[in-house]
Amino acid sequence: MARDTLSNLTGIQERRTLVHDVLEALRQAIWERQLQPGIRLREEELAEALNVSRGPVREALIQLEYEGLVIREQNRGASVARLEREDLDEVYSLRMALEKLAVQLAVKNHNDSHLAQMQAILDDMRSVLDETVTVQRAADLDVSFHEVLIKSAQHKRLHHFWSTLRPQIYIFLLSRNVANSDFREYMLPWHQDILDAIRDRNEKTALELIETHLEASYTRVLVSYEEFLGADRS
Amino acid sequence: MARDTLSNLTGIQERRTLVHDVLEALRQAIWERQLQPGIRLREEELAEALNVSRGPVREALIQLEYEGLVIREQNRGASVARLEREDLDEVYSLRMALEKLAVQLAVKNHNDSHLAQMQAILDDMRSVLDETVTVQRAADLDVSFHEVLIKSAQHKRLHHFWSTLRPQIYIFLLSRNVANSDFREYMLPWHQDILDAIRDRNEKTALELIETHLEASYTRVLVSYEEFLGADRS
DNA sequence: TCTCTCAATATTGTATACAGTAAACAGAAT
DNA sequence: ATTCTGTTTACTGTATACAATATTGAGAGA
Repeated sequence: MARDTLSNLTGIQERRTLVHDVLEALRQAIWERQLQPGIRLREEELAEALNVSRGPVREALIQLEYEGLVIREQNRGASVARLEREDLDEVYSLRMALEKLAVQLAVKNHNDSHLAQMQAILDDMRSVLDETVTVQRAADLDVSFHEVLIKSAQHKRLHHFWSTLRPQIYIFLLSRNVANSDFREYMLPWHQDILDAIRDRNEKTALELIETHLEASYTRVLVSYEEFLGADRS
Repeated sequence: MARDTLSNLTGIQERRTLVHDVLEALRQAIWERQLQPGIRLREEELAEALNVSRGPVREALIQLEYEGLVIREQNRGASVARLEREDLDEVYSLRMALEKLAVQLAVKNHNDSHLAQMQAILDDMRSVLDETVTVQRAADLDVSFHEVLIKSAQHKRLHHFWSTLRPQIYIFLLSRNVANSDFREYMLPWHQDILDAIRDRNEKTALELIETHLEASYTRVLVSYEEFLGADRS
């Protein structure tokens, strides 16, 4: 497939490979449940559908396996992962361990740019919470705040690990009911408090806050995701 | 390359792909410093040397990038990672976060098989410490104990993350001076104490022990690895 | 009717061939 | 000498073709 050379005129945008494109397409399709859990992902079929060869598709599937969105079996191919309740538990317990470390480091290592980025996201949350919010938008904002938080720890491997978890976190967040009033009520202040504690370099408070926040988040998501799984089976 | 069908007669061994073989060969070569940090890893060159095609080599390089042993750059190929002091810090801080979680879960989720496996490794340590121990042997025993510890947490994603870190941990452990008397003195009791605390389901003690153990391990490795890096530059 | 064997088929694993990119170099212009 | 520019070259990115494997289903035998 020829790369679109004209697109480079429009901006500074990084030159990307087909693997990136395939990855985005597949993640999106899985998030939107066009590709449902359990469905087989035949390399050739995907390659045809996306107008690329099997190579890039294969590499994308390998990456998606790392991200937990796809299961691959020897000589048997790939399929969309079924994320059960235990998977939610695993993702959240790992997330907790990683973000606790992140917060500890962020308190020491953050710079002004990080603080500004986090504040900008909080402002977006504020401006958006008055109107109707889609789950996607809410999940985007939520995830991006935590992404910057992780980055501000300045720990390459930590960031890499967390990024691997991110697509699954996103899936779980998409099951939330954003119309729920206490979601709208807590979303902003929780994150604001965490940011403040980091800005103030108050490690103890920041740690307590991230712990409370993630535990609460887990509890909420658990309810909505189990509902979601139940509805799915009917 | 034709698969060696005879090898399947010898045992129950899992049918493996070429990617596995390439991975093992490359990891080994990096551990043994036949492939030194910074050296370029050309896909075709490796393919020829290992008698396979570029495909499996390419997939192995992707995996090795995940494991932190290799750096890959767009259109510029792969090279053996240079692990500096900061990388040691990152690996150990992440390791600490993961193993603390592992210990907490292991206390609750371990079964008799895990305990037996860990005890067996400790027995190996005991029998070996009297004689002369190679660094490799010491690192193998050390890593395998922690591997079983992680497994006994019964947390798939945690195990997967830790496994990703393992090859790097191994590299750092290979720099230790095993002739050092306090290494020989502490190696066994540390691990024995941790195992005992897990067997007794004493979470608090187990947590304190793993923390102390990993911190001490970090301090030792830091000294030997910096020495090692220094000698390397001269 | 059930189970077993064996071929047919579908799909991944692997190899090879081609296209595109970026570093390296040579020669021209200043 | 030095910087610029075009060309070469060496490699990765991508496509296609072939080999090996696992599943499926049909037919034979019990």
